[in-house]
Amino acid sequence: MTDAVSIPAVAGSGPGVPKTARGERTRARILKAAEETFGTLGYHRAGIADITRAAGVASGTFYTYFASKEETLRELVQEMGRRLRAHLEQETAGARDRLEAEELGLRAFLQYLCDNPALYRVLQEAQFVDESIYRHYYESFGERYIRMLAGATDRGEIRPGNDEVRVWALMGISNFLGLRYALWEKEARFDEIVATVSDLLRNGLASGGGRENR
Amino acid sequence: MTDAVSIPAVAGSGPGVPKTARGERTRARILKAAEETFGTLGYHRAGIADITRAAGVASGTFYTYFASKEETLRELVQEMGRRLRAHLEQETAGARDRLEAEELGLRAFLQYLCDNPALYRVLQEAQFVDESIYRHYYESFGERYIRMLAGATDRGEIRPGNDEVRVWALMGISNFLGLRYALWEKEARFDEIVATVSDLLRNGLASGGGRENR
DNA sequence: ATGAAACCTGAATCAGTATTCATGTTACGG
DNA sequence: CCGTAACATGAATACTGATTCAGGTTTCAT
Repeated sequence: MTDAVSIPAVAGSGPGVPKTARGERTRARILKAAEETFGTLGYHRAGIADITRAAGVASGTFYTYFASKEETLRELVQEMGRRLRAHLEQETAGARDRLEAEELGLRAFLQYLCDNPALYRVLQEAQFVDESIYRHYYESFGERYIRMLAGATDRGEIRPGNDEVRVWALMGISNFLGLRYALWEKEARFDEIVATVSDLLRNGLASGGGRENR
Repeated sequence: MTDAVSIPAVAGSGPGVPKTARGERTRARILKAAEETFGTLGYHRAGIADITRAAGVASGTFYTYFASKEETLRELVQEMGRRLRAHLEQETAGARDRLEAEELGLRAFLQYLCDNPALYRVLQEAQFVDESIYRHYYESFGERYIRMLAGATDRGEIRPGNDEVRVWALMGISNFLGLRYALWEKEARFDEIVATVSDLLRNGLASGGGRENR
């Protein structure tokens, strides 16, 4: 298991990082093909052969860059997560307050899912292949999110409250609305959806719309 | 494929319904074992052998009652869905208005997930085995839910709005909070969670807490 | 009681597929 | 220009696991 050669241990291990421009390109092609293949066929139905065919390489080449099918999924989740976060940060950068950031963020997320449907499937399936990847994804996403809500509270934009619970509720909202309206029935009419959620976040559902709780 | 015997066609088809008390019991044992096995190992890691072992029958017996592994998952999702719905209806029956029903429903759901963790996994994995089961589950769940919100609107308990979007948002909230607090970190302190969501639904997040929207 | 239907058994089948490896091919530092 | 490390190939391997089936056992209506 532990080869005598190379670097300390622990790190990247297994099949090495490419050391040539060609290798770099091939590895990237395979990863992209894996994203598409997992995204359309699903992790279990997708075979290594499907991936390598889509990448235009022989099946053995896969193992020059990836230790296993599962390892590939792991890397994919991390990379796709980074891309999504970067996109959302960019799209919400111009918000004037937290509530507006929520609006921009939801709209951006829905659009992103429309354009990258593989994200949903790869992430959700990862949950049952290796739960730790999935947990890590949402927990790290959640931590940043919580800090943003805390900041907004400090600035008086939202009422104090249990931000962890709020964040998981908000992530749940995005997730389900994404599935329903970005993947299942692609409505371009995201405005209506965003407006409805925005109203919920600003005023709640109650007919009073304000202070009447205990 | 089509045997010459028995009933018209179309219906239950394949492996028959048990015709004896013994058969009834065996079938039920297998279904229960499948629930447990899928719940702990997951659909793909769970083998027919694991299920039949847990049920205490020979592997061949499985096919006396179920056409395939996939068919079993289908049936399981439907049955588990029925059970959950029945439980929630019962637990929310005493609510005095919609907002209170949401509170009772969320608490009941969290507790139910704690007690029946297999529900989450079986349902979510079904999504990638046969999406139609999963869609049907949420769409039928959603339809009833929408009607309840519509009724609440008529009674003046909540403001008018896009109830379909609201319902999917609410289902997303329950789902994510269930995963986080009922499956991952079992906190018995559901009160805090329910209170936070209740506050969100009653007042929103905004510091004003009321009418300031466009 | 009795025999046909229902039920149960578990070894054998059969197909799919992740991974390996011996063998070419290509790139590039010297 | 070479020679070697990198890279690429794809048939062969090795294994898993769903499904079948030929034959025993139990149930129950008559």
